[in-house]
Amino acid sequence: MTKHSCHHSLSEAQAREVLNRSGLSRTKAKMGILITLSEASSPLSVAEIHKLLGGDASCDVSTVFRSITQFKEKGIIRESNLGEDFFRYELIGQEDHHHHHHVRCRDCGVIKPLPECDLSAFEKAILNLGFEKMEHHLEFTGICVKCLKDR
Amino acid sequence: MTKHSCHHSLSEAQAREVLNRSGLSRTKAKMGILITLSEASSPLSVAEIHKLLGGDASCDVSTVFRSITQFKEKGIIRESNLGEDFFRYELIGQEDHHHHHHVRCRDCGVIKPLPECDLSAFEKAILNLGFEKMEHHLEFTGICVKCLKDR
DNA sequence: CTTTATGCAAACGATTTGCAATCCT
DNA sequence: AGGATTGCAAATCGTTTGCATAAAG
Repeated sequence: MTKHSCHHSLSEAQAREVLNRSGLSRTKAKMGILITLSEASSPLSVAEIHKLLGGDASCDVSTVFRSITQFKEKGIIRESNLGEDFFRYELIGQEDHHHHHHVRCRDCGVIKPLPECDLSAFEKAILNLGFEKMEHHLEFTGICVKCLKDR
Repeated sequence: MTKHSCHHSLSEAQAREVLNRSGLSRTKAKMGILITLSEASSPLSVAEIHKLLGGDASCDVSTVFRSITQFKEKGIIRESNLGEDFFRYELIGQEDHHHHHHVRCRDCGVIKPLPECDLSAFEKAILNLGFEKMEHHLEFTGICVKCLKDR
């Protein structure tokens, strides 16, 4: 029983439910973005989301940005920086409320999820510095097996 | 004996030496940037470096970018992303060849260095995924004591 | 009907690049 | 001299914003 990245594509009804629960308006764009994110196997950039939004749900990039902003505020998605000059976003499923991070291949760009993190040592050190409401971003890059062969 | 952030301002001679050792040309801009970085107590953005370069060493922003690119290639500086939409750079002193990371206040922007990291668990997990030549970026943000009071 | 969202285009900030002039070795 | 470096301006790229129109509740 593989426990890998168990992302569940959202149905229309589920997407609607997510929006209701967060008090967000149900628009084609938001529905489309949520579903697109739910179907992705790794975090997507705004540009990618925009490109993936087909037909009815297609909208302007600015709308994607605005929607993403709202999703972030509501805690529906998680933002991560994988050493690129833009951010990537992924849905936060109800079962994985825990932080997690990624490895990204610096050659081909594949992105793999990593297991939950334990950074208690750091967090303790930071509390000692007097900081609160901590957040962290931990991202790895490397060269994946496939790209290692091509060298 | 405090062992905190012991950054040593580089003298002209030392800066020149750094450039020689890396096979980089000794120009006013590069000298200035190196010295500016050596005098900073936390990582600087390109814009900040540019602003700090006074008088003789002042140059175009594009030159700062080009120099930074070379410094990165030579491993003279370390790049980090602290949740901002640009990168920050700091000199890698000969005594601190080890990785380290930062906490940044999301309100006022203060940046504090953190002690060296032990991420062996993650690194092991990543090796199991078949990745090599790993690099990682771990950055924290929080609200510092000072800003916590202002709320 | 009143609020919120959207498209479009313009504005922005960070970074890159082409090219002719200039500095370095 | 001859290649590397710079300034300057234009070009990109990601992201944001103003505004008039359209959709949501």
